[in-house]
Amino acid sequence: MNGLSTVDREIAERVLKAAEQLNYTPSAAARSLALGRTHTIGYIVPDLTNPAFHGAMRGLSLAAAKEGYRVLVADTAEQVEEEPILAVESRRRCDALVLCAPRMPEEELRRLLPELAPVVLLNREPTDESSPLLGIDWASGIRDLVRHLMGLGHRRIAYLAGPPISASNAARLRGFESFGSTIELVPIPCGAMFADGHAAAGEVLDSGATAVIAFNDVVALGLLGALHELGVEVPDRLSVAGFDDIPFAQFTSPALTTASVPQMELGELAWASLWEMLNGRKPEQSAMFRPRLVARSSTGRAAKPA
Amino acid sequence: MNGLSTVDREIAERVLKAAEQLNYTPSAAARSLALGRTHTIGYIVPDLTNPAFHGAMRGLSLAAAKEGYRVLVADTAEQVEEEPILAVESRRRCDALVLCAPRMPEEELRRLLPELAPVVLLNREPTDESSPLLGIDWASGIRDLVRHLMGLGHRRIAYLAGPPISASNAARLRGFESFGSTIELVPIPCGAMFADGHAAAGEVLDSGATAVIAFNDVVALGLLGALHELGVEVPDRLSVAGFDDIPFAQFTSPALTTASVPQMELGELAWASLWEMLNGRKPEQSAMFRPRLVARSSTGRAAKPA
DNA sequence: TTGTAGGCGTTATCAC
DNA sequence: GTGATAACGCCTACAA
Repeated sequence: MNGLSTVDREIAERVLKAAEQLNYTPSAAARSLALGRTHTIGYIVPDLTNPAFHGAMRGLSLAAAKEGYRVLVADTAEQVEEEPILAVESRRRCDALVLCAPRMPEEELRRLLPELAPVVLLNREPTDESSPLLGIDWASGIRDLVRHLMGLGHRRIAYLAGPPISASNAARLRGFESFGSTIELVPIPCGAMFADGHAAAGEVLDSGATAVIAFNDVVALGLLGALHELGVEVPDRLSVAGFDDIPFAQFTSPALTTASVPQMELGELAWASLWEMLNGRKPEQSAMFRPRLVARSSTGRAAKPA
Repeated sequence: MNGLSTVDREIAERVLKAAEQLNYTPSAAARSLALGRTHTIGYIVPDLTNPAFHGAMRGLSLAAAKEGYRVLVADTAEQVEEEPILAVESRRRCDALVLCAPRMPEEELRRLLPELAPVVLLNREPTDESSPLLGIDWASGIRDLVRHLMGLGHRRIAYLAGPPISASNAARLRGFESFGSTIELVPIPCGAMFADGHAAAGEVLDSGATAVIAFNDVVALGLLGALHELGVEVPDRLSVAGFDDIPFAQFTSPALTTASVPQMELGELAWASLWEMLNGRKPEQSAMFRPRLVARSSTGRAAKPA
């Protein structure tokens, strides 16, 4: 028998050799059935195109691989109504789930959770306690960025807002709140995509702000492109900051100041949680990653008022 | 019984209702064993961080989902020696494979193929006929770019080469060959990453070329960043072109001229091939996608010789 | 130390 | 049309 046991040396070798010759491979399906474990975990995301999910996926995939687990990805293609179905369906063939469904109504999620467990939730507000929750402390990241800008003498700061439904947008706004009237915040409805940032350049310039924080790096890069086309000097006339620290951010010109989010670590931690649960232990209830401020050259001293 | 059969209306309904109440869910493992089909396909890539694989993955995942198939990803983390093991291991739990292993020796691949079938190969040179092969016609893309540049009056063209082992780099070089001495090609050893392109700026300027084609968009963007820092006007003093048409390419400033590669379609086609094979049919032996030239503003008329 | 029976949850076959 | 039964391939436990 393959594996570790108390068998006669010689016979074991003979079996192994025979197996080799017939190139026998144990059937995964059969052992799944017998063992009750598929050695697979599901990773459910709303949109595989979003670079934000790639880092976590890689972290998850690599960490899980070390323990012999594979990851099954499911892209819900932004179809919120498909999410529950997909999640349940995925859970059926997996031992556990990493669920990223930022737009699923709280109530529905609550109802689903028992059926999906063990599961770790990504990027949700911490309301339910039954499943561990991993997320980014967006508010903290925003605070770091604002403090950085204030240190450079900025007072009137524009914010290119993300999708209004997005929980992470709300969290970012909360980050601004703590500054009260120390700063003049100018929120500008925008979006989460490159094109959104690109289109918002005019409004940003009209706002009279000396600095702008974008919803994320992608939006910031869109804005940067538009500003370049308009001949607006960054950071001399306007400071620009992003959020996420996507790989491109450090190579744009000027390099983007941003709040760095450790996506891969998030994936790794998700696995760590699942692994605990798979072994019957209780994982840490939740963890919020604090983004790290990365000051680059897209932010500088506030321009003198014209 | 669940499904479609010839059962009494009333009794079927009763069963369905009971199932609903007990919220019964058929065990995927058990049906895999009984049916001999896991309804899962494996996607094996050397590096999940590479944006090039995301498009194909999404295409694959969405297309497969329509037929009720899921995709299991495996990241070999650039460990060439791990690839065969991972591939076999993956194949065991999947009905079929999409294998992207551009660096695996031909001989080894040949030996592995029977064990992995049905499988479709991504981005390999077409040498073996036993498995369908999907790829990009890099040479054609290069030819389009060169013709584009020649039309703008460029004659001395630098090429920022990718990794020397890379088959796709060899293919690109072949694209240049057909122009013979109509152009003066200046190959510059570089790489496949942002930093590589960034570092190559000096050499490009020294080369006396009026235009440069980068191994891919990422490299081109690295170069663009460095040129910006050096105060080199693009395209006025130097035209720059990339390869791939990654999402960022259209939003850089200047927007990047490139050869557009339909990654998502590639994934979709991979699924189409697998689906044929899973149904016992013979799929098209191979398909080479012709990149589409996308002329943007990073390329312009050749500068007058200094 | 080695063999053997029973079960994991479905599906498929074949009498009824 | 409907119900019983034998696989599917592996694992575990118990008996030899």
